[in-house]
Amino acid sequence: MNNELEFPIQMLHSRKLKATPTRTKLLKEIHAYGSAMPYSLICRKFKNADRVTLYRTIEKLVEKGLIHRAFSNNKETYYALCNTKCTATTHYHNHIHFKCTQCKLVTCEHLNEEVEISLPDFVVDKISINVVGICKSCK
Amino acid sequence: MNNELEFPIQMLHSRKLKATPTRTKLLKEIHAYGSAMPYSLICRKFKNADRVTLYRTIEKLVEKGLIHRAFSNNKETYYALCNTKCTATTHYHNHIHFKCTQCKLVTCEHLNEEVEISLPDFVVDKISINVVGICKSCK
DNA sequence: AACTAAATGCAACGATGTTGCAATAAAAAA
DNA sequence: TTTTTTATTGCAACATCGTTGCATTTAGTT
Ligand SMILES: [Mn+2]
Ligand SMILES: [Mn+2]
Ligand SMILES: [Zn+2]
Ligand SMILES: [Zn+2]
Repeated sequence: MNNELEFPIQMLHSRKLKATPTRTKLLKEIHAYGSAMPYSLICRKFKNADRVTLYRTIEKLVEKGLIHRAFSNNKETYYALCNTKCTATTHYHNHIHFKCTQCKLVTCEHLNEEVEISLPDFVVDKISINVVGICKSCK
Repeated sequence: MNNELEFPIQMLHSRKLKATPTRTKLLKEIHAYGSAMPYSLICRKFKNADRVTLYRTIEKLVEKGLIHRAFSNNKETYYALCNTKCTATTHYHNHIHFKCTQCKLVTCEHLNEEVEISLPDFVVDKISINVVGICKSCK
């Protein structure tokens, strides 16, 4: 495992991004949070930083495959760390996003089997699955 | 089938909603559009109406099970008519939302089989599936 | 035609998205 | 280490959307 203080810097450099304070802090905060982090909470953690900088930071890290939008209703967007399979050119997510109605947490849940969507005569490029229910811990 | 001019009024009355011009027009426009209608296009069709009225109209029709949010990325939300199974108390959607990268249309696609999501120890209440790809017509 | 409950229009505020540009800081080169 | 290069930041400014309160208007009812 990487040193707690070093891993964000390494992640950023691996995508040819400068390891600026806002970027490293964002990666650390999401990692520390444990599940997908709601945008409003991210904002609270970055009260001091400029709103535009945060906006561009998120955009850039999504673009480079370091974080992804884990869930997005009309109220709030959640962000989670990408797995190591994601690259600067392609996100690779074969997991679903689960929102628990009890603890309100959004988590990335990896399935054992691939989900099959049979849509004859359609070309399927990306599938995104959101599930709402009660999580393992809250049940 | 209902008379083209009458069906929105009947739909509204069936949910104990007043058949106001904005409401009937919204239902007609979405119906005429054929696929899920992007919010920006809805706005263009309602240039004259007040923004707040449109907001409350959409909210109310969603709440009463006459329309539903068919797709929602961070850029745009799409609205589609509900099927007849939806009631004033519960939406019942066992279909997926397909966004075509060619024609950009968002459609509600009904599947033959139910989609199975195996999440041991989780309670699954709602499943929402969004697929991006190329639609039947564009292929 | 009159009544009543509901819907609308307007004002107003907050959150978020988005761009341009000058100042600044990180990484690379010397 | 110092300099240079290039990417990032902060700020201003504008747009869109969500949301509420309240007075006015209107749809459906009597
Ligand atoms: Mn995820
Ligand atoms: Mn639909
Ligand atoms: Zn939970
Ligand atoms: Zn198409």
